Amino acid sequence: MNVRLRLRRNALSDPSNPADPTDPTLTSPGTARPEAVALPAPAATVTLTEVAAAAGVGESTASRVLRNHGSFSAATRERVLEAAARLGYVPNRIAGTLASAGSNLIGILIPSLTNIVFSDVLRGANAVIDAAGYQAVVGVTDYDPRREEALVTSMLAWRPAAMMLAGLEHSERTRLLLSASGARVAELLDLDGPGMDLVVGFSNEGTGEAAARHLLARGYRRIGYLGRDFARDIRAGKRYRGFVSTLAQAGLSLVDEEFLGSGSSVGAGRTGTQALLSRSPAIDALYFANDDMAIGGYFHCLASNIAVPERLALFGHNALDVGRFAPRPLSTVRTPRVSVGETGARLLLDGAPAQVVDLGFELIDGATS
Amino acid sequence: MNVRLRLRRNALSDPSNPADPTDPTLTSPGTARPEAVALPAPAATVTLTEVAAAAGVGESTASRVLRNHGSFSAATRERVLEAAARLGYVPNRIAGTLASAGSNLIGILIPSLTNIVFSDVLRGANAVIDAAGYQAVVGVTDYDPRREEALVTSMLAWRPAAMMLAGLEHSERTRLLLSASGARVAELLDLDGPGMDLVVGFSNEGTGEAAARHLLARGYRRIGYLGRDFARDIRAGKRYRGFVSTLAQAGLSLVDEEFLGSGSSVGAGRTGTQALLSRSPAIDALYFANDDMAIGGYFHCLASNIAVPERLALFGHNALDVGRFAPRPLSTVRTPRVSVGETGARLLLDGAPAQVVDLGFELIDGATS
DNA sequence: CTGAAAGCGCTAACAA
DNA sequence: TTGTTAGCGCTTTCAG
Repeated sequence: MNVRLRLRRNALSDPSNPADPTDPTLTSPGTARPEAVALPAPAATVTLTEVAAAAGVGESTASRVLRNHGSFSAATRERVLEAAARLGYVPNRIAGTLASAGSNLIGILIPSLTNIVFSDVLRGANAVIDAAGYQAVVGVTDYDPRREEALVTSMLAWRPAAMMLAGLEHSERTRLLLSASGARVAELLDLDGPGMDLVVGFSNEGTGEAAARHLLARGYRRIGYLGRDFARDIRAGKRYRGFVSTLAQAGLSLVDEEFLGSGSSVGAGRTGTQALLSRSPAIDALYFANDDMAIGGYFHCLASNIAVPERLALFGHNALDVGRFAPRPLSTVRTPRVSVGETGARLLLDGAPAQVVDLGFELIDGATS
Repeated sequence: MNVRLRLRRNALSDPSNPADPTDPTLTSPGTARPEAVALPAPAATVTLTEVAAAAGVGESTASRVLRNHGSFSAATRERVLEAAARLGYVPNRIAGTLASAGSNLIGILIPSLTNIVFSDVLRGANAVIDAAGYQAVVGVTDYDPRREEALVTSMLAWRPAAMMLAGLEHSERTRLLLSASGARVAELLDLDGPGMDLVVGFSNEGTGEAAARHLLARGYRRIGYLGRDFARDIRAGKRYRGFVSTLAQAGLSLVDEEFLGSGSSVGAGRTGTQALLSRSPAIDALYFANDDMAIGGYFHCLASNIAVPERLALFGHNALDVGRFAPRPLSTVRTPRVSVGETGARLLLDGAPAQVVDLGFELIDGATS
């Protein structure tokens, strides 16, 4: 069954999808606009001047009432509020911001929306930002420093109150733009390196070390790694480094490793595990770049009747729900993703001094190791 | 192991986290700002006037060059561009927008960031929006119409070029604000009801009907349902309606059903399946509100040695990767989430006439039914 | 091809 | 407590 692109040309002429006939937007189809930066001029909007006139007061008085700032009599207040409501006044923050300096916009740049890590961070940050009356402007960099730079440029054009970025690695120009803008900056999710201003996260190297220590303590000695290209995910590379260096301290090195390209993480985990196992059957434990891949590996084991962890131990990263509720809870590391977003946003809004905040992590001793 | 809240007070005094000593933002700690709407005034920024002066041309000429609009000599162009680069000029879009009317902001309101459905839509929309030189301002409504209304209000204050909302259900005032604003509106992910302007999605009732037809065709007759509160997820309710009405047409009704509260979807799926099965052991197939829950149910079956689909068939919704790569691929419905975001954004930017676009869905005949 | 001048809608002194 | 007056930084006529 495949019901694709059944496109009804106009809602108005389609009785099966009754549209509200009183809605003016439906009656004005608009024309094609190939050039992007020229959308319809908004319908004539009510301005503060009109509200003031309708209320019979001066502009500044109306402004004061509407912002509840400064002084005015109860009577004026009443009249202004009534007029604003009656006219359907929606303040123009663009004008407001220009006049007063300082927007309520906060720029957030994340590498990806596919990866739950970043949507969690975004969720945490947005909750705080929103509660404080600010608004999040989000950009997705696709793990590309040049896209990050471009997004920083265009966001800075909106004079955001602050900026939040993922990680500590940025182009020189990005750093320059940011520091020249005077906006506060929070760098999230990584502690392993120098930051610009606020740094909130946990040590990725640390999580790798912890994972290695855990597997070593459990007696595993023939360990493999399954991950992705580190150029794309720098923090996974830091975890790998921590993991490998801890193995080295125990006089060990990875038995085998596999780096897969793009595509589904779960799928990559499944096929990668199969590949590793057939290439290096002696492997007794696998460290994955993240839980998605680890779950894929777990699925391979289930499908191929490989005993976990007796024959093969699995260790992930992130503590996703799907691993937590698997028949055998996945051994992994819980990272404080939502708190990272929340804390970063809060410190920014509180005007906290430049500092590094380590939110730590927690090793989850599941049933797959 | 639990490494929590190790908070280093100041990056500058912490040798273990070497900060860039040349970065000025690090040397000015800033002071506490309890009142949110008063972040630091941005550092003195270069204005167009200064660029023009430095280049020895008039403001309007500089403006024309910088926007590459209107006419100017190659020589002037050179001088202006050089001056802008030298001074590190970052155009102020707030002023630009105020002067010219029409921002490049597009407001996107989604119910949740936890649910991959909405991050997929956001991802699709953002890709198009971004490529066209616009910027996404996102808000999360938490499935609450009043929060949606509040967010619409504050977004409209930024005079967005367009707005994108999830679903067709909105408060009367939300509708009013939107249509009064003159901004184009796209409602996403649902077709089952009247829309305001652009409507892009698929029929949720249709997916429910398809799921029911599929299970009936497979011979299942004792069917149960596992989901969440419909007040929260209206579209899940529509799927349920489609499902149940199709069963009714076959003279059947649900054997049992369970509605779980909040918390992990996978976890809810697992415990809910267990509950349903012990309460109504005769159930031979389970329809889930989404794949996360279905995977939870599948995990329960794996853990309890319940043969899938021989003893119990499972049917989900959304076609997530995790179901696709499970030992037995999950039977589900693939929804065009990313396309919904992309298409909505593109139609908005193209100034397409008000219409309903049905992107359809695809039933995935997996191995769990 | 270029510059002067008039706002965009609002806020912020400053008087009254 | 209220109104008047300058701008915020930019775009946009409209002359030159």
